[in-house]
Amino acid sequence: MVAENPRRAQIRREAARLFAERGFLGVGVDEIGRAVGISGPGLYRHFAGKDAMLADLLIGISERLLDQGRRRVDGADDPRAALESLLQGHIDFALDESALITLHDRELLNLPDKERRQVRSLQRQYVELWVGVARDVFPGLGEEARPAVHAVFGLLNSTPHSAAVGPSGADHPAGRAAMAELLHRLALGALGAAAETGPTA
Amino acid sequence: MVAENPRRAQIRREAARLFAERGFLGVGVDEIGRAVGISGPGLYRHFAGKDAMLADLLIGISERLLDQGRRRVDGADDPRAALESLLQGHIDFALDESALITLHDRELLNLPDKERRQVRSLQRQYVELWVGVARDVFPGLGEEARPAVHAVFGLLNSTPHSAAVGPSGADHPAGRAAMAELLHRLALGALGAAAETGPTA
DNA sequence: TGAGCCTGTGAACGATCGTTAACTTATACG
DNA sequence: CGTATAAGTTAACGATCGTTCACAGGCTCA
Repeated sequence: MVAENPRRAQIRREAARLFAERGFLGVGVDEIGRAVGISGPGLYRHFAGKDAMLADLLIGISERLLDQGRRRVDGADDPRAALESLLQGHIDFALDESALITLHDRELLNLPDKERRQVRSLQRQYVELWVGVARDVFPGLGEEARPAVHAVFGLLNSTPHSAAVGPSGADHPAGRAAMAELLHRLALGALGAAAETGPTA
Repeated sequence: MVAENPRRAQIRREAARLFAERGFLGVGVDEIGRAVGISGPGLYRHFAGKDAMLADLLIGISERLLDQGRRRVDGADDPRAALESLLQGHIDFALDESALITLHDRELLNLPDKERRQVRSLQRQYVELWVGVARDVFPGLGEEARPAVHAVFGLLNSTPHSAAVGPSGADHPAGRAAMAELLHRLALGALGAAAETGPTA
């Protein structure tokens, strides 16, 4: 870690915003350049190409989610606390970095094979982390734990769609804190209901 | 209704599949043509352009969802039955037409202004239909009914992501029926939890 | 001072893409 | 029979896009 190039960070931020707004293929390199104050080809001094920018963003977010999730589970006193912590972490992420969350499951198909496999692997590990914790908290979940966790992700990640995404990300209809609390309750309610009367298969 | 052109229906089907697989901007007209056995420019005998194909798909699905939803609510004996029916209808849609569900909230930004406004209007009416019913069933839901409904849509529409989408759509991990049942329970559990102890604001 | 790197520029390239044009074939019909 | 229409074809167009190239200014440092 050697004091990350600030220009690279700026490009990342603007590219994420533009990709989320109009899609990876809908944004040209000249436009990304203009957003950071340089011209299109100048970006190639900082990234190997447009694909590399998307790969950097998607791998970065996948690693951050997984690392944060592992740290939270390891630091929790019991399964219930682990689930609560996972939830809070993911909700914070969805509310504060909605552009990245959007890209995370919308632009995977635009990645080159190698990087796509890497992101998928990280995503899979993150899901398994949740599945393990969910099974501990809700023993009633059997074979359905994995699809239930996937559905909960869909629920949590839906926030970018439910409000126009402002620059600060703080303009959710009911306020950020209220939205976080609501998502928390929705997710727990869903998992709890999946565990009740579900087949033990 | 004058016996819809079968070639148009074929183009719609293949275009929906390709757009869902690789994105609207990631698919060329030549490829769509090849999928239906003609060549690229031949498509222009059936659609005004590529944009028109996407518009046809998105407007079509939005209208079908809204029409079906209204019919189901009108035909229900009580609010609870209306919610159950809305749920079943949307789940059937998500499971049987996962390609369209994917496009529905992924490719809106690629529509021309006029058509995008039309789809947004239909979507808004569909959401309001759900919000009304959800408020009747769960009086505890106040201001949070709308974001909660949005989140439930995210949950239900997540199914395309949780399994590789087979041609028949019937290859969900736990079987179609089990998946439908699980989604039903998850959605009801989420809404119920949102209504409990939630601010009445 | 001057050599070398870092970061930027504008011009140009090759490829791809949506669309149009000109033309052909087959079918339906008065 | 003759003709209008529907549904294809290939060729070509203009535009856009990602990327490369050749070059220039400025900073560091021996």
